[in-house]
Amino acid sequence: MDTALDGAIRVFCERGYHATSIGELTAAMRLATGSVYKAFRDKHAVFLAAFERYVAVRSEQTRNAAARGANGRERVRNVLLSYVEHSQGAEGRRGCIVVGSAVELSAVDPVMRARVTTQLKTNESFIAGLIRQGQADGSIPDHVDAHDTARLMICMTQGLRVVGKARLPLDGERLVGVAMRLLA
Amino acid sequence: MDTALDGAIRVFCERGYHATSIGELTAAMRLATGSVYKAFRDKHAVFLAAFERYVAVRSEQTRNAAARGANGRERVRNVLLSYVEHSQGAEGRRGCIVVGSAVELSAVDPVMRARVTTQLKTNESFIAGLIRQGQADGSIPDHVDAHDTARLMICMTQGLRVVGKARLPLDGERLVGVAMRLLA
DNA sequence: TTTATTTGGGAACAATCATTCCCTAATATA
DNA sequence: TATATTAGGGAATGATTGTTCCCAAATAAA
Repeated sequence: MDTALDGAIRVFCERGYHATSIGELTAAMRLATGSVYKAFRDKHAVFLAAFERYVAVRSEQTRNAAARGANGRERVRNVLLSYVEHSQGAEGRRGCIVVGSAVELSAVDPVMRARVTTQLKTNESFIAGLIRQGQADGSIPDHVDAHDTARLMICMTQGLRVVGKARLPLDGERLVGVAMRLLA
Repeated sequence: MDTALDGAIRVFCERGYHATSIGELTAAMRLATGSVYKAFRDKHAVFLAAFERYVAVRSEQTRNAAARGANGRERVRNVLLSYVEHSQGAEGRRGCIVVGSAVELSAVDPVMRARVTTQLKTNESFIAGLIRQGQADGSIPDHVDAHDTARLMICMTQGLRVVGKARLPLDGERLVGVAMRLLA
């Protein structure tokens, strides 16, 4: 099941929801049409399942990146660096299903819009928490506003996925180096 | 022609390329099917024309916002504020056709991908120029890297459109206040 | 006024879409 | 072993897609 969903994630990220036909979807999932419709109610249900698996996998990757930091400041830095890396190269060209859903579906699909906003808020809270950790351990000055800075960083990360999908080269060290000035 | 394209822009921004049927497109343009196909070769040509008009209109708005600043620093600030405003409310929910094209089409449509990258680079150069103006007039310190900071700001602005489309509230003064720390 | 030429409109078209139906093979149950 | 039950596959289906074709009205040219 997870391997089939990974195929769905791949094609949905790359082509989006509407441009992905059932034929392309079943090919990516290595299943026949009937098998997909036996496991899922319709195309939308496949997309939702792929979205949830994508979010789960990426969340764990981000949390792992954060955990490799010695203090709050380093954890924020690692999270941002991780985002730049994932926004580059083959994975960057493939794209992020959260960004894709926000752009392609949030105007017409209330279900997906709710998932997107939930995920954005979750990520924002995670970063805000890391900033507060840094303020507690002394690695981030107290005058930094955790909430506003986290929201701006979420904009940065989502924008990274847009720019990465357009295949502009991204230098992680340089970009994150600049971004860390927000925590000075 | 421009009023018809404005209708096309509205519906393409909101629903994207693939989810917009010819019926919805002609309704938004207030033209019949045959009339649209008399003026444009196909749907893709309508999209391209809408994209180019959108970019022209938005570029002028951004340049006007910049012109209202007294020095480089204020011009950057005004541009960022303008982006936040346009990412909010009804226009924010409608979305940006550049972001939409990057996310929905850049993987499968080389023509649109080229337009997107060109526009991103143009915007980046514009901001980098404003930063250099600020360094020349003394409103921005010299140690700021114009190129890297501009690229990060482009990520921010593109991300603002993603977050705004997902309908998260954006406080311009607060967000831009934080972002201006990049020029400290 | 009469005749071209353009502009706008909508029905008809083939292709593609998501979905359903039914068949086969494999596994589990009795 | 015989029988349900499940999992997987692919052809058939109806709806929707983008596109073309042809008609009517209006404007320009004669």
